[in-house]
Amino acid sequence: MNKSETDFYQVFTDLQCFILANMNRGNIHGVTATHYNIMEYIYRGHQVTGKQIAEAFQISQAAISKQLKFLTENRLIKQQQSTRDRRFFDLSLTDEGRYIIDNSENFRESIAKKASRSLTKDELKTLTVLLHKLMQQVKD
Amino acid sequence: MNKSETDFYQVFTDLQCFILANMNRGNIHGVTATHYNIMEYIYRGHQVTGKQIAEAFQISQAAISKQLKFLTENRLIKQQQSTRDRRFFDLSLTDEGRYIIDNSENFRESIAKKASRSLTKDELKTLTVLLHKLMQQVKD
DNA sequence: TAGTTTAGTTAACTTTGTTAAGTATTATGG
DNA sequence: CCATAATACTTAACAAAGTTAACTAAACTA
Repeated sequence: MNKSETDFYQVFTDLQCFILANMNRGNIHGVTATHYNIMEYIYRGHQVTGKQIAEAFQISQAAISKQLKFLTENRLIKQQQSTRDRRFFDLSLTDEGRYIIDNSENFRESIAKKASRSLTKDELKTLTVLLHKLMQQVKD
Repeated sequence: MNKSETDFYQVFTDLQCFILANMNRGNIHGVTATHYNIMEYIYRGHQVTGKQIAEAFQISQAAISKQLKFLTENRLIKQQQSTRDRRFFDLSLTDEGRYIIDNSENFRESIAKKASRSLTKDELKTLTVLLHKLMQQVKD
C-alpha cells in the first residue's frame, strides 16, 4: 500500500472499530440494533420478504427466520402469506413497530447529525459522493 | 434530518451493512477477522496489554482474555508477565503470528486498494481527511 | 404429473460477546 | 507498616446471533 492508501486504511480501521463497537449496544425501546435494522428495512421497503432481507444483510435465511419469529412474537412486525405466491410472506410493521422506528434515533442517524455538525455543507456532500463512489466499486 | 444528512445516512447504512457482512467471514490462514484485528493491534503497538486491547475494541476484558488464550494456545502470540508490574502481561506475536499479519490481505486493505482504484488521488485524500474529521467528532 | 426449484422453518451447533465472582499483584491512607 | 482498596487478568455460566443440514410446502417445468 502507498501513503494515501495507508492513510485511508488507518481512518477506515477507526471507522470499523467504531461501527462494531456501536452495533448491538444498548437497546432502544427493548429492541436491539439487529432488530432495528430489519424493522427499518421492512418499513422503507415495499412487499418485503425474508429472502430479500437475508440478501440485503448478507446473512442466512435461517438467521432471518429466527429474527422474524422474535419480531412477530413481540408484535413488532406482521407476517402475511402472500396471495401472489404462497411461499412468500409479506412483511410489515405493526403500529408499535412503526412507532419505534419513527421515535428512536439509531446510531447512524446520530452519526449523520454529528457529520453535519462537524463538516461544512459542501464537505458533507463531498463525503457522501465519495463514499457512494467507493461503495459502488466495493460491491463488485 | 435534512436532505444532506439523509443522503449521508443512506450511504453510511450501505457501508455499515458491508462492514458487518465482511467481518468474521472466511478465515485467512485459519484466523478469523477478530483474531486478525487483535494480532494486528499487538503487532503495531508497543508493550501492549489485554486491558489496552479491550479499550481499543471497546469490549470486555473477559472477552479479550478468552481470545488471547486461544491465540496463545495456537502459538500465534506470546504472553509474558511484565517485570515492571506483574499484574500485566506484555503481548507479542510469534514468528507464525507475524508471518500471518505480513502475508494476508485483510478486508480493510482490499477496500483501501479498491478505494485508490475507484477514486483519483485527490479524491482519496479528500475522503480520508473528511472521514478523519468525522471520526474525531464522533468519538466524543 | 413427476421431479426440481424456491421460500421459509427447525434443530443442533459455533462464535463471540456479556456479567459476576475469583486470584494475584500493587498502591495507599491511618 | 499493614489492612484495605484498586488493578489486571481469568474463569464459569450464560445470551445473542450467526452457521449448516434436513425438513415442509408451494410453484415451476420438461
